[in-house]
Amino acid sequence: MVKKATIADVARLAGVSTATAGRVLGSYGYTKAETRDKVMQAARKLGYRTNALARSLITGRTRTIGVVAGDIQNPFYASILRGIADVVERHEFGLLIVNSDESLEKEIRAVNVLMEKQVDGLIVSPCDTRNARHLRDLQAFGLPLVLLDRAVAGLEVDRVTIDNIAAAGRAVAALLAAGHKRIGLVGELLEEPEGGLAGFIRRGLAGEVLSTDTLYPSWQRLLGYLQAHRQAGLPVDETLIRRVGAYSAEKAQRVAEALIHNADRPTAVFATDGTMSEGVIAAISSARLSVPDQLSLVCFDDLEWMSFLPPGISTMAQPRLAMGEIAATMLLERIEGSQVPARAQVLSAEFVERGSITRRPT
Amino acid sequence: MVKKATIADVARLAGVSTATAGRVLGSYGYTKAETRDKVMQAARKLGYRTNALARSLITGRTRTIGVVAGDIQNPFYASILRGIADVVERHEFGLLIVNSDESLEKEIRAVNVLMEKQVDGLIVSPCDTRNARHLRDLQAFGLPLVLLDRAVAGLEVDRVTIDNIAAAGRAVAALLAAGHKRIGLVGELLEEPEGGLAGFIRRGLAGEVLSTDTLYPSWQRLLGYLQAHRQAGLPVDETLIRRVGAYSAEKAQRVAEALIHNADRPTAVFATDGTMSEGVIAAISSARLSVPDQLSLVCFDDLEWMSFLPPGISTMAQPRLAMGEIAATMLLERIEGSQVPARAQVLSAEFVERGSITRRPT
DNA sequence: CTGAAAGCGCTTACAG
DNA sequence: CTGAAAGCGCTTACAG
Repeated sequence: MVKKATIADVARLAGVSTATAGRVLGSYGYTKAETRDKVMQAARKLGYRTNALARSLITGRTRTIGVVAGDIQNPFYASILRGIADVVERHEFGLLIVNSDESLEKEIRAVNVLMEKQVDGLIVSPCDTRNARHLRDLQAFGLPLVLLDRAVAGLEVDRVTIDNIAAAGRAVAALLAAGHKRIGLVGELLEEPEGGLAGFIRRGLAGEVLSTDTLYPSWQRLLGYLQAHRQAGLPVDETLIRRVGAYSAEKAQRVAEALIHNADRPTAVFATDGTMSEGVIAAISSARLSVPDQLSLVCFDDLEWMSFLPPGISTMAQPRLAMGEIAATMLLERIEGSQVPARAQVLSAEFVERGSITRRPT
Repeated sequence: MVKKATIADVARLAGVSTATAGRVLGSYGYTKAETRDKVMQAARKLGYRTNALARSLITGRTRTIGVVAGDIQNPFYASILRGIADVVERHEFGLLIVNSDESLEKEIRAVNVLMEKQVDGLIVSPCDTRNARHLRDLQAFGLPLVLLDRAVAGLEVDRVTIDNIAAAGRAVAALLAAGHKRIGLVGELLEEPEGGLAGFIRRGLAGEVLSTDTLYPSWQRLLGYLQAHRQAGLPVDETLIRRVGAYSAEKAQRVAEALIHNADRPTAVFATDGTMSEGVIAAISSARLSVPDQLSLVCFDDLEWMSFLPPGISTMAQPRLAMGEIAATMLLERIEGSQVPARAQVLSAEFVERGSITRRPT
């Protein structure tokens, strides 16, 4: 175990002051080339390495950002994180990652820990779009924050989200255009809005859902489903809309099974995210239904298997990497001092048409 | 933008010394209940938050560990990272994550950055099992290190790996037992050993491959493939062994296509990891081959789709979460001061039999 | 271009 | 149980 060399050690060996050694080793201020050489040589001899902690304590910046994601194991977050990491690494920043498991309590704790570690900024996919005092405090505190995938009511900070309503609308419209009239929906649909699911459906069809901006993504996608029906002039059968209530493929599978084992099952299903899609496809597989002959399917988010699972699953692909890259870029800009008003980057999902929709005889 | 309150501010408001305030706020040393109350109240009023940087500078510990993984977006690493995060969060440690993309240069840079940030320990999946001076230095430096998935020649530190040779042997033996005699292998096989692929196959069959411990996982799995053939008394057709040379599903797909488009294609294929499996299944899908009727398949690593892709893909499941949990636990033990000799945790993969192997007429 | 001194926000002996 | 003082390893005015 070697004792770590400090700037003082290097300075002593090089025969200069710690201030000068610091200037050379930290590449700031002015130094004579000759001095630089002396110091660098001493540093090399001692195996000197910067202690970023001490530097950060003075400069007030750690060159580290924190990310609070739902679950790094989920491909959705994994890709976003990769996008974030790419940008962050390019700027020589560190990346501190914590899982929230969509629990408000964990999220609060995560934000606290990250603040204590003095991150220069935070990217959070908030698990509660209303109760977010810890995030509002951040803003008051002056710590840059970027919201990911979800917005928070009344919190005006940078964010990057997907145009969920429009995207889901297009996905469902594709089904409608193929003649489907009974389209099932399997959605996570956490965070029940006032009036419950039934109330939401009623208001959604009546065009009475306000502040759609701060709705949870799966609720926004349900809204897209409803709007697509309304635009097609088709009624919505509430019993076809199934709520899983958790980010769990297993639970989604059970919900999907109940939906498709039904005698008068829908002719098509819309799964509102990658996890739901896994559950739905598992249900389809265990029921030995053939897609699209016996059941058409449209998913949301493009997972690897969707391309090679015959007949190819049509889906709304979210630009996950870009979401992460943009969030990180925005955050870095704030850290560099940008004062522009809060930006809302709404990215479009792209419909990837493969083979999981069949035309229904009308 | 609120000015951050420091211990000095709290001490002043509470009318005590900074030492006392520090004792209360940092929960160390002795303090009177009454004093505690005064200090806590002052802290609350000022919105005091600990500056972990300052504390770490003194204590010499950051309660943060660093992980260098190949690619956090890859399900293999994503799950391992989740396992690590679970343990680490439970112990109230932070987690700094960097991607190496299996590039030695990036790995070295990552380790450097993490050291400068003064992590208490590192978990690395080394991308080079020989050139690893940066890792040997770590050891000399006294910084706890746990190796993940791969060992490094001559580096005696804790590590957690999979029994790749045995596991691959069992996977291939299952194919052999079903009467297959022409089994293709699609492997990543980076880091060519001396004598190249052909030389390795020859030595592997002759039982002359030494230091199998520090072989790259895909080479170990190839060795398992060879040993299974030897034990079955069957010759190996070298042309059936295909090297991708990169962790890329796209490249694996092209390699697999070349293998199975062949007129006298193998009757079964063994894919040596999750990424290779994706490439192989994509090739099978685009060639419209039916599994297992036209081609049997065994994979390595159990990805979500393998369970619901008909007919269900048989595979060697690696305990990814456990790998991460164990690695983190080992590291935390070292950080707590454990001095036991370096431990090599070799975990078993479990054969998950589904429907992708069919019996060949003998 | 360089050095002496102060200080970032904590914790740690040491004395009382 | 508490306080005064020193110090962790750097950077930052300030003087020269």
